[in-house]
Parts: sequence; C-alpha cells; structure tokens
Amino acid sequence: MGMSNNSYRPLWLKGGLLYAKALKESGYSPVEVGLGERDFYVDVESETSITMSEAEKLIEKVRPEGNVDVRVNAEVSPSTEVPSHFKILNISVHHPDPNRQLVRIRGVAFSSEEQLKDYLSWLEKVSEIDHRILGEKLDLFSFHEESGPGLVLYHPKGQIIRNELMNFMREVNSSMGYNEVYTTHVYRSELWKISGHYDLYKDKMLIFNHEDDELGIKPMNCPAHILIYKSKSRSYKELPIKFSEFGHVYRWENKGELYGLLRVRGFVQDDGHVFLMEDQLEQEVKLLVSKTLDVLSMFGFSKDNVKIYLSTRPDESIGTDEQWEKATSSLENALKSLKQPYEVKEKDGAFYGPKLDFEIKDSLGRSWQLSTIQVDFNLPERFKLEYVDRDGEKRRPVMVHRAIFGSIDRFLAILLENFRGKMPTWLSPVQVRVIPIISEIQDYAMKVMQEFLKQGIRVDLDDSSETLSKRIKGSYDEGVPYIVIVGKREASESKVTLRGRNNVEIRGIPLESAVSEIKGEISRRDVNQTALERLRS
RNA sequence: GCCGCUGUAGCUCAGCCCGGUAGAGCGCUGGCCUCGUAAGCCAGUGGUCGCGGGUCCGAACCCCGCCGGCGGCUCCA
Repeated sequence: MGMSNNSYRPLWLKGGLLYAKALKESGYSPVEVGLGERDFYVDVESETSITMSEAEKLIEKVRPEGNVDVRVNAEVSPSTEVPSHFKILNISVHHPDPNRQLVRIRGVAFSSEEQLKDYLSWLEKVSEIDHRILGEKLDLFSFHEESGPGLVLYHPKGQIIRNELMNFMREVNSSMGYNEVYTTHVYRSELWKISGHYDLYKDKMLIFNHEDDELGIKPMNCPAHILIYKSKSRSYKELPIKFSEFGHVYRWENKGELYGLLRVRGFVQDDGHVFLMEDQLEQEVKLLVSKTLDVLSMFGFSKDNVKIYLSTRPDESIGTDEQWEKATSSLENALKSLKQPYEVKEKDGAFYGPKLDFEIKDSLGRSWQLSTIQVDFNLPERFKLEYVDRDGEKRRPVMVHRAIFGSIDRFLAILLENFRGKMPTWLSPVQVRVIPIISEIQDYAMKVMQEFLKQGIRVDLDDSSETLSKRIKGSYDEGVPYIVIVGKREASESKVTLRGRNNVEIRGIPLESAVSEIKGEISRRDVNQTALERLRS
C-alpha cells in the first residue's frame, strides 16, 4: 500500500454515507459525513456518547443501497463501487456550540477483506513513525508529569540533532547578513504593554509578580530585538539591520492543544528580525524566499513539495493603504521575479502586515506550515523606531519577522516522521558504529574508531559479547546510518566492511576511503547515503 | 479550556466484566557460546497496579475526586 490514501477516498466517502444511513435507520441522527486524512467520519447528534461496540454492531446493518440526508464535507465524490468491509477506528465527541453535542465516529471502508487488512497494518506502521514513539525509542527527548505538560526535556542524542539544526541555521543566517543576539527570557510587563502582547496575548503568557514588579516570560522575541535596535540611533546607511536568535519562548497553550513536539508550551524559534526601509523590502524578501527554498530542499522538500501562501490585508488592520499596497506588492514581486508559484489567501494577513507562509508536504503526504515571512508596520510604530535618513530627517523603519524552521522542536518532529527515524547522516546522533566480529580484533576496531573520530565523525564501538546479527539489528533499530564491520580479513588488509541502510553492504573498502567518503557526505549535509553510493560505483 | 477514552515492571501489553494483595515478551544483570551479516542459549533482576479518598473482612479489579496520556473541538510555531 502506498503512502497516499487518495485512491481510497471516494470509497471511504461512500462507506461513510452508507454507514450514516445505517445509523439513521437505527434511530441515530447523523448530520454530517466527511473525510479525514486517513478515514471517513460521521457526526451524529446525540446527548450521550456512543460506545465502540455499539458503533461496530451497526456495521452489520449497512446496506449497499439508498441515500441519507446529511451534510457532506469532502473534496471528492463518493465512488459508485460499494464497500463491503468496514472498520470503526475511533469515537470522539465535540461541541460546535455549548448546547449541541456531536459524536464523531471515524472509520474506513474497503471492498475486500484483504484491502482492509493491508490498510490496518499500514496504519499500525504509520503509528510507529509517530515522532512521540520514535523520540522515546531513539532516546531523544521525554516529557514528565513532574515537569509539566508541554515542556520537553532533550536527552543527549536529541540535543545533538538540535545543535546540528541550529549550526546549520547559523550558517544560513550569517550568509544572509544576520547578526546573532541573545536576549533574556523574562521582562517587565511594561515591555509587553508597549508591544501590545499584554492586551492581546495575556492569557497565553506567563505573568508573575515579584517584589514590586510584574514580569512576563517572553512569548516572542521581537520586542527584545527592538530594544537592541533602539539602543542607539540608526542611520539609513546601516539598514537593513538583521538580528537572529534561537529564542526560547513560552506560550501557555491550552492543555488539549498540546501534541508531542508539534505543540509544546516552551520551544525555540529560529527567529530573525529585519529593520529596513520600505523600498528595501522587495530585495530582502527575495533573498529570504530563495534561501528558505534552498534550506527546505536540503531536507528533501523539493519545490514541488513546498507551497507558498501570500496573505493580504484583513478588514481589521493598522497602517495606511499606501503602506499595505507597497508591502504586499513587494512580497508579490519577489515571488514573481523568482518565478515562484504561490497562492493568495485574501484578507488572511496579520493585522499589522501581509505575510508569506511556506507549507511543506512530507513523505506521508501530510502538510505542515513551517517558514514564515511577515511584514510589520505595527511594532515600529508602537516602539517609535527611527532611523536618520539621507536628508537628516528621522523616518520610521519597517520590520520583517521571519523564521525558516519555524520552531526547532517542531521541525525536529517533522523530520523524524518524514525520515521515519532514519535521519540523514549529518543529523544522526551516532553516525558510525564499529562492530568487531570477535574480540581479538579489538585493537584494529579501536584504530578504526580513532580514524573516524579524528575527522570529527560521531562514532562508537559495539564490542559487547552479542552475536554479530544482534549487534547489526540493534544498530539498525537505533537508526545508525553506517555500520563498520571488522574481522580478521579486514584487520589484516587495513580495510573495512561497510553496511548502510536498507541492507546494503560493501566489503573490502580501504579504511581511508570509508572515512573520507562518509566525512564528505556529512559535510555536504546530504540527505541520502551518498558515501555508500560513491563507494559502490 | 470543553467532551470522550485511557493509565499495570524501563518499554509493549495480559489480568479488571464475575474483588481473595500480580503475569508474559523485550530490556537490564550474570553465565555459556569466539561467533562473518536484521532478535543464539540458560539463569537472574525488576511493579505502593498514576495519586488521593470511599465501599468491603479483603480492591489492580467496584464508586468518587485529582493528575498525566490519547482522540476530537477550538487554536497555533
């Protein structure tokens, strides 16, 4: 079964409709049938919940004919084929308004038992690549009841991946002229009152009183960067001024909204702010868009898998018509000059300015919004930002907020799922594992390890007294990209046997070639195992 | 935050319906095997059954509250 379920959607919808009809005939009140990513759903108006066994029993009452009067929420038409094999996956309850309760029954429908079985085992496989499961299995991070929901602790291996991601982003940022800053986590409420977060965002902020001050933990980094901008007078010659920061922010999301690393209460953004003149906007955005696309492609998200949305002025907004017009066309022109297709989301911009959002499609066909480029007229106004122009007059700069990963935490989760835990070598916590076949090879194994270490490659040694098979399996399970096997043969010839992913193995590689090819793969930050490919040819 | 479901060893789970104070596999520790390619064999270790209260002679099991997790709603990086 492929990773895309699109071909089943018409059949599921048909199944959902037939199931809704069976519900109706059994005295329930189905009101809507729709499609989820991996299933159909039927919303039933009901004051009580419906149990799994009740829902399953109704499957027997499904008849291949007839219609039912419900709202349909799907982008496809139901198939003319009639499914015969159903499975109820999940039942949940929600309230569209306080006086109404809808029970949502999720299920799938297929025309053969085999299809259904295949699909269920696929679903099971998919659940194994859930980043929450992988994170635990690979010993990357954990959550604890004692620390609090939505607050993650990274283990040594998780932190290696985060550091790699941040180092990479440091290079990207500096190539665009950003200067990295560090700003504290706690600020007087005064700052949040000026920025407007206090009024707009207060319920999501952590605010506390201490001594005579009221203080708040930052939910965003921009006000801090603004203070740095304001620390001295700025000339038009300096603009654009660009600050970047791996800013650790806290947003007290509602408990029900938390979801592994994809939705946490404390996370790190690869944040950046640009202070510039309006006529520098287009140029800057162009740079950002092309860099962003470059970065995403480094992780295998090619142009075809990236969608850009341009959000325009909403009804409620600040700033002049002229400013909006200018900013929006700057964004648009940047995209056009890069020949980059995009979609417009009318009136979906922030109240303070238009924005571009980047959405990627992962290898499971799911979409994630990652990068964002937002123009802001509001904060420069609120903080009365200025620069001295050529004519000596003080003028107000425009600000751009931008993040490419978005959140390091979230990006890590998406990568984990996208690569099913088998991260590219440069991101792998252990890049090479040396396995000596028998203990007499110990000395050579140590020498091999040293050679990798000298090149800064993360290598370890598994000389435990387990069988070769077991140690190889263990390495695969941990997602180690390269296994170097050494036995008597290799030791006598200064060679190694190299094992990559997918059971690919090459014997008799000179040690130096293995080291240098793997080093090359890592420093190029290749997504695929190019060292293996090169050594094989 | 709201609604539903759920919580047993480090992990995955059985036992709960029909109350008599816990069991498997993996892991971990030790031993055997000195081994050439995705789980070798044997033994041992491991749990205030999420927390608190109630019912009962007796609670993992029944009831209530709280906390965490999951699935939705809403929201978002």
